[in-house]
Amino acid sequence: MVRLPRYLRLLEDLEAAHDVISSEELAEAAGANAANVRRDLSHIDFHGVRGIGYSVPELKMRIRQELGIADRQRVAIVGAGNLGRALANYGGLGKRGFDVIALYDTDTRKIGTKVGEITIQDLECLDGDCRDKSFEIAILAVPAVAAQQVAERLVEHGVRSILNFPPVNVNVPATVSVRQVDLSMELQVLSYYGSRLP
Amino acid sequence: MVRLPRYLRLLEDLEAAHDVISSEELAEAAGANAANVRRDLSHIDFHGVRGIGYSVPELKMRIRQELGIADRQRVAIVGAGNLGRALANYGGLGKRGFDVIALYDTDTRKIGTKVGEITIQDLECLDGDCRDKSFEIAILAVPAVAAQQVAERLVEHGVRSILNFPPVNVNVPATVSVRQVDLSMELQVLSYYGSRLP
DNA sequence: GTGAGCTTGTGAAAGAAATCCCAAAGGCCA
DNA sequence: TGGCCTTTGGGATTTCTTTCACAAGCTCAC
Repeated sequence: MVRLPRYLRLLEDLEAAHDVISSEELAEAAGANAANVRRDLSHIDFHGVRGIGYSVPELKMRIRQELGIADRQRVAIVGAGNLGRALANYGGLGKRGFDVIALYDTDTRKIGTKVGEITIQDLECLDGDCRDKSFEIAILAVPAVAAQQVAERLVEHGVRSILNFPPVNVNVPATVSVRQVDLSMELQVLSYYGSRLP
Repeated sequence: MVRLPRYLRLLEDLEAAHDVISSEELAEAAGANAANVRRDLSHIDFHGVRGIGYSVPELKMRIRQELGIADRQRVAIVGAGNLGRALANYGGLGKRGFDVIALYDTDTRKIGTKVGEITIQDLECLDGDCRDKSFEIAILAVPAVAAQQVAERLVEHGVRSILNFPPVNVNVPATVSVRQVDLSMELQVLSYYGSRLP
Protein backbone atom coordinates (compact mmCIF):
# COMPACT_ATOMS: atom_id res chain seq x y z
CA MET A 1 0.00 0.00 0.00
CA VAL A 2 1.38 3.32 -1.06
CA ARG A 3 0.30 5.22 2.06
CA LEU A 4 2.04 3.11 4.66
CA PRO A 5 5.37 4.92 4.27
CA ARG A 6 3.62 8.22 4.87
CA TYR A 7 2.06 6.99 8.05
CA LEU A 8 5.41 5.65 9.13
CA ARG A 9 7.16 8.93 8.52
CA LEU A 10 4.61 10.77 10.59
CA LEU A 11 4.89 8.24 13.40
CA GLU A 12 8.67 8.44 13.42
CA ASP A 13 8.61 12.21 13.55
CA LEU A 14 6.31 12.19 16.55
CA GLU A 15 7.71 13.11 19.95
CA ALA A 16 8.17 10.07 22.17
CA ALA A 17 5.47 11.29 24.56
CA HIS A 18 2.83 10.84 21.90
CA ASP A 19 2.14 7.15 22.33
CA VAL A 20 -1.37 6.93 20.96
CA ILE A 21 -2.76 8.39 17.76
CA SER A 22 -6.20 8.59 16.20
CA SER A 23 -7.11 7.84 12.62
CA GLU A 24 -8.04 11.49 12.29
CA GLU A 25 -4.56 12.71 13.14
CA LEU A 26 -2.94 10.16 10.87
CA ALA A 27 -5.27 11.11 8.07
CA GLU A 28 -4.44 14.76 8.21
CA ALA A 29 -0.73 14.16 7.99
CA ALA A 30 -1.08 11.66 5.18
CA GLY A 31 -3.52 13.76 3.23
CA ALA A 32 -6.23 11.15 3.39
CA ASN A 33 -9.60 10.52 4.93
CA ALA A 34 -9.89 9.05 8.43
CA ALA A 35 -12.04 6.16 7.24
CA ASN A 36 -9.39 5.49 4.65
CA VAL A 37 -6.71 5.25 7.30
CA ARG A 38 -8.79 2.91 9.39
CA ARG A 39 -9.34 0.66 6.40
CA ASP A 40 -5.66 0.67 5.53
CA LEU A 41 -4.73 -0.37 9.04
CA SER A 42 -7.40 -2.99 9.37
CA HIS A 43 -6.27 -4.25 5.98
CA ILE A 44 -2.82 -4.99 7.41
CA ASP A 45 -4.61 -6.52 10.37
CA PHE A 46 -3.64 -3.87 12.84
CA HIS A 47 -6.24 -2.88 15.38
CA GLY A 48 -6.71 0.07 17.66
CA VAL A 49 -8.71 0.62 20.79
CA ARG A 50 -12.14 2.18 20.45
CA GLY A 51 -12.45 5.48 22.13
CA ILE A 52 -8.66 5.81 22.29
CA GLY A 53 -6.83 5.25 19.03
CA TYR A 54 -3.80 3.31 17.82
CA SER A 55 -0.64 2.53 19.79
CA VAL A 56 2.17 4.46 18.14
CA PRO A 57 5.06 2.09 18.91
CA GLU A 58 3.08 -0.98 17.93
CA LEU A 59 1.87 0.61 14.74
CA LYS A 60 5.39 1.64 13.80
CA MET A 61 6.57 -1.92 14.23
CA ARG A 62 3.66 -3.34 12.33
CA ILE A 63 4.14 -1.03 9.36
CA ARG A 64 7.87 -1.70 9.25
CA GLN A 65 7.16 -5.38 9.26
CA GLU A 66 4.60 -4.99 6.48
CA LEU A 67 7.06 -3.00 4.38
CA GLY A 68 9.75 -5.60 4.91
CA ILE A 69 12.01 -3.20 6.77
CA ALA A 70 11.74 -4.55 10.28
CA ASP A 71 15.53 -4.85 10.19
CA ARG A 72 17.91 -2.32 8.73
CA GLN A 73 18.41 -2.78 5.00
CA ARG A 74 21.70 -2.67 3.16
CA VAL A 75 21.76 -0.56 0.02
CA ALA A 76 24.43 -0.07 -2.62
CA ILE A 77 24.66 2.94 -4.88
CA VAL A 78 25.93 2.39 -8.39
CA GLY A 79 27.35 5.43 -10.11
CA ALA A 80 29.47 7.98 -8.26
CA GLY A 81 28.54 11.01 -10.33
CA ASN A 82 27.01 14.08 -8.78
CA LEU A 83 23.82 12.29 -7.94
CA GLY A 84 25.42 9.12 -6.62
CA ARG A 85 27.70 11.12 -4.35
CA ALA A 86 24.87 13.32 -3.15
CA LEU A 87 22.87 10.23 -2.25
CA ALA A 88 25.83 8.64 -0.50
CA ASN A 89 26.17 11.75 1.64
CA TYR A 90 22.49 12.04 2.36
CA GLY A 91 21.85 11.21 5.99
CA GLY A 92 18.13 10.74 5.56
CA LEU A 93 18.48 7.21 4.30
CA GLY A 94 20.27 6.04 7.40
CA LYS A 95 17.72 7.67 9.61
CA ARG A 96 14.97 5.63 7.96
CA GLY A 97 16.74 2.33 8.25
CA PHE A 98 18.69 2.09 5.02
CA ASP A 99 22.47 1.75 5.31
CA VAL A 100 24.49 2.67 2.27
CA ILE A 101 27.19 0.01 2.38
CA ALA A 102 28.86 0.50 -0.98
CA LEU A 103 29.34 2.93 -3.82
CA TYR A 104 30.41 1.63 -7.20
CA ASP A 105 31.73 3.26 -10.32
CA THR A 106 33.74 2.31 -13.39
CA ASP A 107 35.90 5.42 -13.61
CA THR A 108 39.39 4.43 -12.48
CA ARG A 109 40.09 7.98 -11.35
CA LYS A 110 37.27 7.77 -8.85
CA ILE A 111 37.85 4.25 -7.60
CA GLY A 112 39.56 4.26 -4.24
CA THR A 113 38.58 7.80 -3.35
CA LYS A 114 36.16 8.37 -0.52
CA VAL A 115 32.75 9.94 -0.33
CA GLY A 116 32.03 10.56 3.31
CA GLU A 117 32.75 7.24 5.00
CA ILE A 118 32.46 5.18 1.86
CA THR A 119 35.24 4.22 -0.51
CA ILE A 120 34.26 4.07 -4.17
CA GLN A 121 34.78 0.57 -5.51
CA ASP A 122 35.22 -0.80 -8.98
CA LEU A 123 31.96 -2.07 -10.41
CA GLU A 124 33.87 -5.24 -11.27
CA CYS A 125 33.95 -5.97 -7.57
CA LEU A 126 30.31 -6.89 -7.79
CA ASP A 127 31.25 -10.36 -8.98
CA GLY A 128 34.50 -11.01 -7.33
CA ASP A 129 36.20 -11.46 -4.05
CA CYS A 130 36.51 -7.79 -3.30
CA ARG A 131 32.82 -7.76 -2.51
CA ASP A 132 32.55 -7.85 1.23
CA LYS A 133 28.93 -7.26 2.05
CA SER A 134 25.82 -8.46 0.31
CA PHE A 135 22.83 -6.29 -0.49
CA GLU A 136 19.45 -6.78 -2.10
CA ILE A 137 18.64 -3.17 -2.85
CA ALA A 138 20.55 -1.03 -5.33
CA ILE A 139 20.21 2.58 -6.31
CA LEU A 140 21.04 3.12 -9.96
CA ALA A 141 22.61 6.52 -10.56
CA VAL A 142 24.47 5.88 -13.79
CA PRO A 143 24.06 7.58 -17.18
CA ALA A 144 20.95 6.55 -19.08
CA VAL A 145 22.89 4.67 -21.72
CA ALA A 146 24.50 2.38 -19.14
CA ALA A 147 21.39 1.74 -17.08
CA GLN A 148 20.09 -1.42 -18.73
CA GLN A 149 23.46 -3.09 -18.79
CA VAL A 150 24.27 -2.25 -15.19
CA ALA A 151 20.82 -3.33 -14.08
CA GLU A 152 21.38 -6.73 -15.65
CA ARG A 153 24.65 -7.16 -13.81
CA LEU A 154 23.01 -6.20 -10.55
CA VAL A 155 20.28 -8.75 -11.08
CA GLU A 156 22.83 -11.41 -11.92
CA HIS A 157 24.44 -10.77 -8.59
CA GLY A 158 21.36 -11.15 -6.50
CA VAL A 159 19.85 -7.71 -6.30
CA ARG A 160 16.09 -7.91 -5.83
CA SER A 161 15.06 -4.27 -5.85
CA ILE A 162 16.31 -1.36 -7.93
CA LEU A 163 15.64 2.33 -7.50
CA ASN A 164 16.27 3.74 -10.94
CA PHE A 165 17.23 7.36 -11.55
CA PRO A 166 18.28 7.47 -15.20
CA PRO A 167 15.24 8.30 -17.30
CA VAL A 168 14.93 4.98 -19.12
CA ASN A 169 12.87 1.91 -18.37
CA VAL A 170 15.08 -0.98 -17.39
CA ASN A 171 13.91 -4.46 -18.26
CA VAL A 172 14.45 -7.02 -15.55
CA PRO A 173 12.98 -10.43 -14.72
CA ALA A 174 9.71 -10.49 -12.82
CA THR A 175 11.66 -11.59 -9.76
CA VAL A 176 13.10 -8.11 -9.42
CA SER A 177 11.17 -4.99 -8.61
CA VAL A 178 12.10 -1.64 -10.07
CA ARG A 179 10.97 1.80 -9.13
CA GLN A 180 11.60 4.79 -11.29
CA VAL A 181 12.44 8.26 -10.01
CA ASP A 182 12.34 10.65 -12.92
CA LEU A 183 12.73 14.29 -12.00
CA SER A 184 11.64 15.62 -15.37
CA MET A 185 8.43 13.66 -15.07
CA GLU A 186 7.86 15.01 -11.60
CA LEU A 187 8.28 18.52 -12.91
CA GLN A 188 5.91 17.79 -15.74
CA VAL A 189 3.24 16.50 -13.41
CA LEU A 190 3.83 19.53 -11.23
CA SER A 191 3.46 21.76 -14.23
CA TYR A 192 0.24 20.00 -15.16
CA TYR A 193 -1.32 20.67 -11.78
CA GLY A 194 0.27 24.09 -11.61
CA SER A 195 -1.39 25.13 -14.84
CA ARG A 196 -4.81 24.09 -13.49
CA LEU A 197 -4.64 25.98 -10.22
CA PRO A 198 -7.24 28.52 -9.02
CA MET B 1 -3.14 12.52 -15.82
CA VAL B 2 -0.15 10.78 -14.40
CA ARG B 3 0.65 8.73 -17.49
CA LEU B 4 1.05 11.57 -19.96
CA PRO B 5 4.67 12.26 -19.01
CA ARG B 6 5.48 8.63 -19.63
CA TYR B 7 3.98 8.73 -23.08
CA LEU B 8 5.86 11.91 -23.76
CA ARG B 9 9.17 10.45 -22.72
CA LEU B 10 8.65 7.50 -25.00
CA LEU B 11 7.69 9.74 -27.90
CA GLU B 12 10.70 11.96 -27.40
CA ASP B 13 13.05 9.01 -27.31
CA LEU B 14 11.71 7.67 -30.59
CA GLU B 15 13.83 7.96 -33.71
CA ALA B 16 12.62 10.68 -36.03
CA ALA B 17 11.66 8.11 -38.68
CA HIS B 18 8.96 6.71 -36.42
CA ASP B 19 6.19 9.15 -37.16
CA VAL B 20 3.16 7.06 -36.29
CA ILE B 21 2.55 4.94 -33.22
CA SER B 22 -0.20 2.57 -32.12
CA SER B 23 -1.88 2.47 -28.75
CA GLU B 24 -0.37 -0.97 -28.31
CA GLU B 25 3.18 0.31 -28.61
CA LEU B 26 2.51 3.22 -26.31
CA ALA B 27 0.91 0.92 -23.78
CA GLU B 28 3.87 -1.40 -23.60
CA ALA B 29 6.29 1.41 -22.93
CA ALA B 30 4.07 3.02 -20.34
CA GLY B 31 3.22 -0.23 -18.60
CA ALA B 32 -0.47 0.11 -19.30
CA ASN B 33 -3.21 -1.47 -21.31
CA ALA B 34 -3.84 -0.38 -24.91
CA ALA B 35 -7.48 0.47 -24.22
CA ASN B 36 -6.26 2.54 -21.33
CA VAL B 37 -3.95 4.53 -23.57
CA ARG B 38 -6.72 5.14 -26.08
CA ARG B 39 -8.96 6.42 -23.34
CA ASP B 40 -6.26 8.69 -21.99
CA LEU B 41 -5.70 10.20 -25.40
CA SER B 42 -9.34 10.59 -26.26
CA HIS B 43 -9.74 12.14 -22.83
CA ILE B 44 -7.36 14.93 -23.82
CA ASP B 45 -9.27 15.10 -27.08
CA PHE B 46 -6.52 13.74 -29.23
CA HIS B 47 -7.54 11.43 -32.04
CA GLY B 48 -5.72 8.93 -34.18
CA VAL B 49 -6.43 7.36 -37.50
CA ARG B 50 -8.15 3.99 -37.55
CA GLY B 51 -6.05 1.25 -39.00
CA ILE B 52 -2.92 3.39 -38.61
CA GLY B 53 -2.36 4.88 -35.18
CA TYR B 54 -1.42 8.25 -33.74
CA SER B 55 0.79 10.90 -35.31
CA VAL B 56 3.92 11.12 -33.19
CA PRO B 57 4.76 14.82 -33.71
CA GLU B 58 1.17 15.91 -33.19
CA LEU B 59 0.79 13.79 -30.10
CA LYS B 60 4.00 15.19 -28.64
CA MET B 61 2.73 18.71 -29.09
CA ARG B 62 -0.68 17.91 -27.71
CA ILE B 63 0.74 16.31 -24.57
CA ARG B 64 3.15 19.17 -23.98
CA GLN B 65 0.30 21.58 -24.30
CA GLU B 66 -1.83 19.56 -21.89
CA LEU B 67 1.00 19.47 -19.36
CA GLY B 68 1.52 23.19 -19.65
CA ILE B 69 5.04 22.82 -21.02
CA ALA B 70 4.50 23.85 -24.60
CA ASP B 71 7.16 26.49 -23.95
CA ARG B 72 10.35 25.97 -22.01
CA GLN B 73 9.90 26.46 -18.29
CA ARG B 74 12.21 28.35 -15.97
CA VAL B 75 13.12 26.60 -12.75
CA ALA B 76 15.08 27.76 -9.73
CA ILE B 77 16.81 25.46 -7.30
CA VAL B 78 16.93 26.50 -3.68
CA GLY B 79 19.68 24.95 -1.61
CA ALA B 80 23.17 24.41 -2.99
CA GLY B 81 24.07 21.39 -0.91
CA ASN B 82 25.05 18.11 -2.51
CA LEU B 83 21.62 17.52 -3.89
CA GLY B 84 21.05 21.05 -5.13
CA ARG B 85 24.36 21.05 -6.94
CA ALA B 86 23.76 17.62 -8.41
CA LEU B 87 20.43 18.81 -9.76
CA ALA B 88 21.93 22.00 -11.14
CA ASN B 89 24.46 19.91 -13.04
CA TYR B 90 21.95 17.40 -14.28
CA GLY B 91 21.46 17.83 -18.00
CA GLY B 92 18.26 15.80 -18.12
CA LEU B 93 16.11 18.72 -17.02
CA GLY B 94 17.21 20.91 -19.88
CA LYS B 95 16.61 18.12 -22.34
CA ARG B 96 13.00 17.90 -21.22
CA GLY B 97 12.30 21.60 -21.44
CA PHE B 98 13.18 22.87 -17.97
CA ASP B 99 15.87 25.50 -17.74
CA VAL B 100 17.57 25.92 -14.39
CA ILE B 101 17.96 29.68 -14.27
CA ALA B 102 19.05 30.20 -10.67
CA LEU B 103 20.53 28.47 -7.67
CA TYR B 104 20.04 29.98 -4.23
CA ASP B 105 21.63 29.39 -0.87
CA THR B 106 22.12 31.26 2.40
CA ASP B 107 25.69 30.18 3.09
CA THR B 108 27.90 33.21 2.42
CA ARG B 109 30.83 30.96 1.60
CA LYS B 110 28.90 29.46 -1.27
CA ILE B 111 27.31 32.61 -2.62
CA GLY B 112 29.11 33.86 -5.70
CA THR B 113 30.73 30.53 -6.52
CA LYS B 114 29.67 28.70 -9.63
CA VAL B 115 28.06 25.36 -10.25
CA GLY B 116 28.44 24.61 -13.92
CA GLU B 117 27.13 27.71 -15.67
CA ILE B 118 25.16 28.97 -12.71
CA THR B 119 26.33 31.35 -10.01
CA ILE B 120 24.96 30.67 -6.55
CA GLN B 121 22.96 33.65 -5.33
CA ASP B 122 21.92 34.81 -1.91
CA LEU B 123 18.43 33.67 -1.04
CA GLU B 124 17.77 37.29 -0.09
CA CYS B 125 17.91 38.09 -3.78
CA LEU B 126 14.52 36.49 -4.13
CA ASP B 127 12.91 39.72 -3.02
CA GLY B 128 15.23 42.35 -4.20
CA ASP B 129 16.72 43.94 -7.22
CA CYS B 130 19.36 41.32 -7.72
CA ARG B 131 16.71 39.03 -9.04
CA ASP B 132 16.98 39.09 -12.77
CA LYS B 133 14.67 36.39 -14.06
CA SER B 134 11.30 35.28 -12.86
CA PHE B 135 10.25 31.68 -12.37
CA GLU B 136 7.13 29.86 -11.30
CA ILE B 137 8.68 26.50 -10.50
CA ALA B 138 11.12 25.93 -7.66
CA ILE B 139 12.98 22.86 -6.54
CA LEU B 140 13.44 22.78 -2.79
CA ALA B 141 16.70 21.11 -1.79
CA VAL B 142 17.24 22.62 1.64
CA PRO B 143 17.50 20.86 5.02
CA ALA B 144 14.20 19.61 6.40
CA VAL B 145 14.12 22.17 9.19
CA ALA B 146 14.27 25.07 6.75
CA ALA B 147 11.80 23.71 4.23
CA GLN B 148 8.59 25.27 5.52
CA GLN B 149 10.09 28.69 5.96
CA VAL B 150 11.76 28.73 2.56
CA ALA B 151 8.60 27.45 0.92
CA GLU B 152 6.67 30.36 2.37
CA ARG B 153 9.15 32.83 1.00
CA LEU B 154 8.98 31.24 -2.40
CA VAL B 155 5.22 31.45 -2.40
CA GLU B 156 5.37 35.08 -1.37
CA HIS B 157 7.50 35.77 -4.38
CA GLY B 158 5.20 34.22 -6.89
CA VAL B 159 6.24 30.62 -7.14
CA ARG B 160 3.32 28.43 -8.18
CA SER B 161 4.82 24.96 -8.11
CA ILE B 162 7.29 23.38 -5.71
CA LEU B 163 9.17 20.12 -6.03
CA ASN B 164 10.05 19.26 -2.47
CA PHE B 165 12.96 17.00 -1.53
CA PRO B 166 13.32 17.40 2.24
CA PRO B 167 11.19 14.73 3.92
CA VAL B 168 8.62 17.03 5.49
CA ASN B 169 5.23 18.17 4.32
CA VAL B 170 5.22 21.84 3.51
CA ASN B 171 2.01 23.76 4.00
CA VAL B 172 1.21 26.21 1.26
CA PRO B 173 -1.93 27.97 0.05
CA ALA B 174 -4.21 26.06 -2.30
CA THR B 175 -2.95 28.29 -5.11
CA VAL B 176 0.39 26.53 -5.07
CA SER B 177 1.00 22.93 -5.98
CA VAL B 178 3.58 20.84 -4.21
CA ARG B 179 5.04 17.51 -5.12
CA GLN B 180 7.08 15.49 -2.73
CA VAL B 181 10.08 13.38 -3.68
CA ASP B 182 11.10 11.32 -0.70
CA LEU B 183 13.82 8.79 -1.38
CA SER B 184 13.34 6.89 1.86
CA MET B 185 9.71 6.41 1.00
CA GLU B 186 10.62 5.20 -2.45
CA LEU B 187 12.95 2.67 -0.93
CA GLN B 188 10.27 1.58 1.49
CA VAL B 189 7.76 1.03 -1.26
CA LEU B 190 10.42 -0.82 -3.19
CA SER B 191 11.11 -2.96 -0.19
CA TYR B 192 7.41 -3.65 0.16
CA TYR B 193 7.12 -4.98 -3.36
CA GLY B 194 10.51 -6.63 -3.12
CA SER B 195 9.41 -8.65 -0.12
CA ARG B 196 6.37 -9.91 -2.01
CA LEU B 197 8.14 -11.10 -5.11
CA PRO B 198 7.92 -14.64 -6.53
C1' DG C 1 -21.60 0.85 38.66
C1' DT C 2 -23.28 3.51 35.35
C1' DG C 3 -23.51 6.91 31.93
C1' DA C 4 -21.14 10.21 28.89
C1' DG C 5 -17.90 10.78 25.45
C1' DC C 6 -14.67 9.23 22.03
C1' DT C 7 -12.99 6.52 18.44
C1' DT C 8 -12.79 2.21 16.07
C1' DG C 9 -14.38 -1.19 12.50
C1' DT C 10 -17.04 -2.32 8.73
C1' DG C 11 -21.37 -2.90 5.69
C1' DA C 12 -23.18 -0.31 2.12
C1' DA C 13 -23.12 3.40 -1.25
C1' DA C 14 -20.85 6.22 -4.38
C1' DG C 15 -17.21 7.23 -7.40
C1' DA C 16 -13.19 6.42 -10.24
C1' DA C 17 -10.35 3.62 -13.04
C1' DA C 18 -9.32 -0.31 -15.77
C1' DT C 19 -10.71 -3.64 -18.98
C1' DC C 20 -13.53 -6.08 -22.40
C1' DC C 21 -15.30 -6.10 -26.70
C1' DC C 22 -16.79 -5.01 -31.20
C1' DA C 23 -18.72 -1.87 -34.65
C1' DA C 24 -16.85 1.79 -37.38
C1' DA C 25 -13.51 3.64 -40.30
C1' DG C 26 -9.21 4.54 -42.72
C1' DG C 27 -5.52 2.76 -45.73
C1' DC C 28 -3.43 -0.36 -48.92
C1' DC C 29 -3.08 -3.49 -52.60
C1' DA C 30 -4.72 -6.22 -56.24
C1' DT D 1 -13.13 -0.06 -57.25
C1' DG D 2 -13.62 -3.37 -53.74
C1' DG D 3 -12.22 -6.30 -50.17
C1' DC D 4 -9.01 -7.23 -46.49
C1' DC D 5 -6.38 -5.85 -42.71
C1' DT D 6 -5.48 -3.03 -39.04
C1' DT D 7 -6.45 -0.03 -35.34
C1' DT D 8 -9.33 3.38 -33.24
C1' DG D 9 -13.39 4.96 -30.29
C1' DG D 10 -16.45 4.30 -26.98
C1' DG D 11 -20.61 1.63 -24.73
C1' DA D 12 -20.93 -1.65 -21.19
C1' DT D 13 -18.98 -4.09 -17.51
C1' DT D 14 -15.99 -5.20 -13.95
C1' DT D 15 -12.86 -4.12 -10.49
C1' DC D 16 -10.75 -1.24 -7.25
C1' DT D 17 -10.85 2.77 -4.11
C1' DT D 18 -12.86 6.17 -1.38
C1' DT D 19 -16.27 7.87 1.47
C1' DC D 20 -20.41 7.75 4.39
C1' DA D 21 -22.65 6.43 8.33
C1' DC D 22 -23.49 4.22 12.42
C1' DA D 23 -23.42 0.32 15.79
C1' DA D 24 -20.11 -1.54 18.87
C1' DG D 25 -16.72 -1.13 22.33
C1' DC D 26 -13.50 0.90 25.38
C1' DT D 27 -12.23 4.35 29.12
C1' DC D 28 -12.82 7.58 32.51
C1' DA D 29 -15.19 10.40 35.84
C1' DC D 30 -18.31 10.51 39.19
